[in-house]
Amino acid sequence: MKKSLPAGTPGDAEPVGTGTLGKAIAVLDIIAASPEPLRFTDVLRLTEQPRGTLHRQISNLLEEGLLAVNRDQTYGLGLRLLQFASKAWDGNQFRMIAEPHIRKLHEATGETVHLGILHGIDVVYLDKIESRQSIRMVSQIGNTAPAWCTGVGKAALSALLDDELRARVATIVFRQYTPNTLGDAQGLLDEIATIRSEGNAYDREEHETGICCVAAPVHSADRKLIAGISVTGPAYRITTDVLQSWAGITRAAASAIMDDMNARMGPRG
Amino acid sequence: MKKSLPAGTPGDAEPVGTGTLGKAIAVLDIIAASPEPLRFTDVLRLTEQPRGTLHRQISNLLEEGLLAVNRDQTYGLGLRLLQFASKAWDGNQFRMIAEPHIRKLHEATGETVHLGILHGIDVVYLDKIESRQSIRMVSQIGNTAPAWCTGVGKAALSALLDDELRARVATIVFRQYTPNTLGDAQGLLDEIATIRSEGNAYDREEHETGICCVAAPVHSADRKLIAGISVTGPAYRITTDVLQSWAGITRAAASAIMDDMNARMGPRG
DNA sequence: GAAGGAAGTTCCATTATATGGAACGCAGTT
DNA sequence: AACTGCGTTCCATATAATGGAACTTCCTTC
Repeated sequence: MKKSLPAGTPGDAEPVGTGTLGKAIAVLDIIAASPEPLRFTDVLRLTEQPRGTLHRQISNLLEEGLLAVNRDQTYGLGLRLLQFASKAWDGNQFRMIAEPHIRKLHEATGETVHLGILHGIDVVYLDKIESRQSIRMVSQIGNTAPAWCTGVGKAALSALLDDELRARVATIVFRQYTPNTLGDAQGLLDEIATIRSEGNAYDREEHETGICCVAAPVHSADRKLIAGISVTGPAYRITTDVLQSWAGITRAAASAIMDDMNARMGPRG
Repeated sequence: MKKSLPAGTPGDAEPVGTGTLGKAIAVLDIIAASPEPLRFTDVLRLTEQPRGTLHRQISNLLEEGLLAVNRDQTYGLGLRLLQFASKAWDGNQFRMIAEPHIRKLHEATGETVHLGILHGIDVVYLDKIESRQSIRMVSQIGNTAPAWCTGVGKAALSALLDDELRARVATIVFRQYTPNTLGDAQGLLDEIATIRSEGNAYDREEHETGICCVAAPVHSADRKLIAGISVTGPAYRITTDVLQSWAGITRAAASAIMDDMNARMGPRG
């Protein structure tokens, strides 16, 4: 039993940012989360911190380029974040290992393929391959979606050990995105049982109407990294049968990724 | 020993990260800058901080998801950075205003169009439109390049007021990327004078052999935002004549962006 | 298989840093 | 002119970061 640094496994909700850094990031979060630009006072209301404190925090964030001033009084996320993200993506070993496999999967199906990592109860999209590349790439990669109503997310959840799974599912606040969205924890757990036995997860227009997909779980040997891949298409064109016909190659691609991980990242990985 | 400097006074170079946040970001920077994964001790050597201190800093960064552990002992940038970047891009007002214009420019020329912002003496690419979208998008957006040997960068520099320009140019460490790369400050200042009078900057294989472009400066009315746009193509196909034939529409697109900024961001912008 | 060393982790008194209440400056409003 | 809302600055105090040293593993060497 070696104690280690708190791994990036956020299953428990942090009270708010702990420590100076945490508080700073909390401010970033608030600004990131807002659909429209916030002025100083808006942020102040949302943080409930003393004015002086917030002002200095924002000052620091500005100095570091993590935050930027749009016009006088409104804040947006800074360029520095783009730079970091660019490098984060470039240097991501997992993504690099997975890429050839999801590319092959795309070539086999002709449809959009996603690679997503489980982060708490959300899925963060790490890569995406589609034919008609219509620019929106950046806004898609790094995007977050609820794990329990997406194919990649449900596949990933199914790779968790039971204790961990239950703990995380318990924190989900269910919400109806479409008529097909799963409504409660039991429904989700049942479906995950099915996914475990079949090896594939499906999204049947549960997150977005008209969009469905077939997915398969990917995880490292030690299950510190939990992810999933999926083949997505429009429901009018991709019938359930077609989706099921891709289940095998999707699982195969997932397996191939895991094999590569074990080979290239060391047996412990 | 360490004296805290009056914060909020732009112009003085930071010794290294100031304040807790700055130090944390400095660690992120070190990890981001490294071409290959670093272990704890590697970072320790690069920061020259006490082990205990660094350990806690990394600890905090991990907790916030800004850093991730690849395998035992090696660190990489965390997923959270991708999430933030995704939102930074989505919410960037400037990018949104510029997008339709650079898209039109792309349609008119059929070549790759870039939008970049000047950040110190670097250009950060904020958008890119190309026909044959070959996936690498994320790694391009957020990318940084030296301003003095790229079209967008030189165009942007030309929009600086003289004092500011000279100050920034003085900090450049010139380096030969290709046989055509400008070699010193005077050469750069001379070229910028030309750019100012003509309204266009050119990159004649100065950063990468075989790649050339024509660019034009973009800036807000108060010059707090300095940027540039460019049309780029392979030298074997895009001759100097062709490039020059695009100078006009490139300038026009830049103007249109500036007009839009003034209209949509308020006259003060 | 014991000794030595290197890498990572924890502890805690000291010190530097962040905090936040209050006061100030500056708009636009009444 | 007085008022109100917003952003900024100041500074004594509280808090969190610091860093030296001790402590674990784990790996290498003899």
